[in-house]
Amino acid sequence: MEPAPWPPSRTEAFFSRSPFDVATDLLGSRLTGGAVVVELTEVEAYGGQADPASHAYRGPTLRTEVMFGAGGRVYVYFSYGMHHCVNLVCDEDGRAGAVLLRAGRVVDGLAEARRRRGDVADAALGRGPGNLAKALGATLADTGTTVWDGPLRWTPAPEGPRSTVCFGPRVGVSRAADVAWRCWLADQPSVSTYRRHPKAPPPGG
DNA sequence: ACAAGGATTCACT
DNA sequence: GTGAATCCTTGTA
Repeated sequence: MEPAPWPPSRTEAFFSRSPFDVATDLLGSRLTGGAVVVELTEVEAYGGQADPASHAYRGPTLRTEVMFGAGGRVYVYFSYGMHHCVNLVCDEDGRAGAVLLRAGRVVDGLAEARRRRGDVADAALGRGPGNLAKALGATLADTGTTVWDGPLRWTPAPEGPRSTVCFGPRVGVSRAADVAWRCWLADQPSVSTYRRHPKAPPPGG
């Protein structure tokens, strides 16, 4: 049974908490982009000016301004000259924070997702942040829109038991690589395989 | 292990 | 204003 969307005020309250808390609670919830609906299976929390791996680390800029606003907004950035990555802004207005959406399982709109992504296995359609953004059809223009009236709509997780939540280091970051702010659902084939940043210092040292 | 690839940001002038 | 390093990645080797 598809859960009804929450009203904007409740949705904004959900996202106006710490990125770590929001990240954990996002697992199993859903994001809709056009005809494509994905269940989020892997996310990473990013802090503000105290998190060296966050885009907001050096304070607000033209690009990262949205991260300092109220929760429930979309932040899309363009990475490595070819990929888009979708974040959902967290924490209270004035404090930077976001959750990077790293992977999701396509639960509806399979044909549309494949049209965007090409002919790949179902589990690979939304595996990895760049691929997930592509499957959702997210673009830079989505930045600043809300998840209750924008092109990307969020709905809470369905009732009932959820897979075990696992925690581990974030992917692809060269600084603060060993903070366990990545979380994912166990036994989900859509979860990306871990790749440490090439320039990240060795673990534990 | 590495290249493709474009925007952002910083260190300079 | 200009040049260079960096980057929340992916697919192929």
